[in-house]
Amino acid sequence: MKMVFDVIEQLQRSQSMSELPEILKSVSDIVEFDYFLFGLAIPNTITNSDVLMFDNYPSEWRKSYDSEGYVKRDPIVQYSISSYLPITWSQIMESSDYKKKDLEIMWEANANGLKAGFSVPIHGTIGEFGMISFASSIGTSEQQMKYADAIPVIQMVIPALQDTIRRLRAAQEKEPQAKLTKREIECLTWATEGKSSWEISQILGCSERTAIFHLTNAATKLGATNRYQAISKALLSGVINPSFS
Amino acid sequence: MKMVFDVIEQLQRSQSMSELPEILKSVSDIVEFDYFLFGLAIPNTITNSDVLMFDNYPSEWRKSYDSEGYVKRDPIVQYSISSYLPITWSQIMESSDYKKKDLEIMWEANANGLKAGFSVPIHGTIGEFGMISFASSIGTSEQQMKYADAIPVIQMVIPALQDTIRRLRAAQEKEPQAKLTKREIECLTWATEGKSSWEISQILGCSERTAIFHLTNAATKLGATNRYQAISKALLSGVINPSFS
DNA sequence: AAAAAACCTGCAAGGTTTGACAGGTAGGCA
DNA sequence: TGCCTACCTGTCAAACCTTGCAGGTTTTTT
Repeated sequence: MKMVFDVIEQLQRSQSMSELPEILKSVSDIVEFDYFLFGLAIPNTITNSDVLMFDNYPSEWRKSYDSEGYVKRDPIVQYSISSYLPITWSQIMESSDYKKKDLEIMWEANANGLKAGFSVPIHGTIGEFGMISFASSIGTSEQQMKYADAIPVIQMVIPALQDTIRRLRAAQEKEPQAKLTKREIECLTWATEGKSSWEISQILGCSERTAIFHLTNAATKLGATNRYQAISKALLSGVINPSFS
Repeated sequence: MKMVFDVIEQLQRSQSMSELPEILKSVSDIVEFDYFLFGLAIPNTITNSDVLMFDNYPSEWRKSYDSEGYVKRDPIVQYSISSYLPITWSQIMESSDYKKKDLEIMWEANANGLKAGFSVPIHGTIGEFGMISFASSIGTSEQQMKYADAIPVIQMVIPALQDTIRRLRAAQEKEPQAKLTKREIECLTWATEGKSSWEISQILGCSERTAIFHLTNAATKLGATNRYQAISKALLSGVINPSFS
């Protein structure tokens, strides 16, 4: 456990994303797996996510994975989208939740030297999601056993990773994030609930023109072309957020 | 660590949410803190979240907390919304990120018997968020030290908790979740990007009427009153999701 | 093979949003 | 006092969405 805290400290001191592969390598050393892959999708809009990916997988496998567009079918990705618990690759391969054709990706990975492996889903603020995987070039049951010891380590590292990425991204951001006024947020919130401009005006006690005014300003600030995009951008950027209410 | 796996197994075997308080109590026993509070907000829409809360806090404190609406100002909640790392309450109280008036909530908690405490943010799929806190009735430095040992345990338990809640909620659901067709999802995705019906028709290679048709069906299935609400419901329910793309 | 989904299209009336023009009030701050 | 920001309101035409109507084809499931 001691080593884990060292890794976390390293993460917190890091100044650039370029340090992450090395740090992740040391994590894989701690848990005694040869290979790691960390992938995180941070949505800007629904069709456009910033994707961070750090790995030391065999490069031929990564190449064919990317060129075949496996990420859209990869059972591990499908699992991670809606799950929270770590999972071993053998569990996934034995599952009937995935299409046979998609499971072939797992076999192909195996053939490319990624034998015993496991993955941990990652969920962050507002749709941010990804996973971290570790694999070994040997598939002995001895190696499989290392899974149980690895999980606590990984679960500790993940939040530190997420925090580091959040910090580094915030630092390199040019436009510090559109800041909406209280009124704009109110209007946007009700628009999100499907209220028309007139209905919003009644809720807020102002004229319909004023509601439209605020909504237009909000859309402009968010760089949206219309109210629909303003809503999705506001939701995905966390400008408006659901909470205890 | 052994005990943690017992707790996780208990969670996975649980049949009802009513078992959670007891399980959480045993977690607080493991980490040697007297009090626990687990809170999770699962958004249905932006203004309406299902809130799960399990705790064994002093009931007078919970009562005044609720009646004063502290949840909207609580620094711990504010911290958890946008953070990933566990934090001790003393760290929060020393921080200048929060309004003085809001920090008074922390002092009030202290006065109500919640001395040494810490919280861990929780983030789930699409806007789901919450935190888990542990506190002790004694505030000695000895108690404070237990924080470091507690974190690995809690970080292990959180995913199991989230998975359990997902499972139990899915089981008790009447309407199994609107299932949209491929075309409906495509139309909705582009609508989310601010495309008009006509633009969507060009992208999909169909008539404008058809795009409108799919979007209307999607809105109906999602129980939305118009396209705006359809978009936010689709986003918050995960019917359309950003991913590696 | 029949039934059920999913997919596709057209028209028209009526309500909503967008964008461009033009203007006013209240509060904080240098 | 002048400047800035947030807040507020109006009109009008064009573009867009919603909701009726009515009908057809293709694909999947039973």
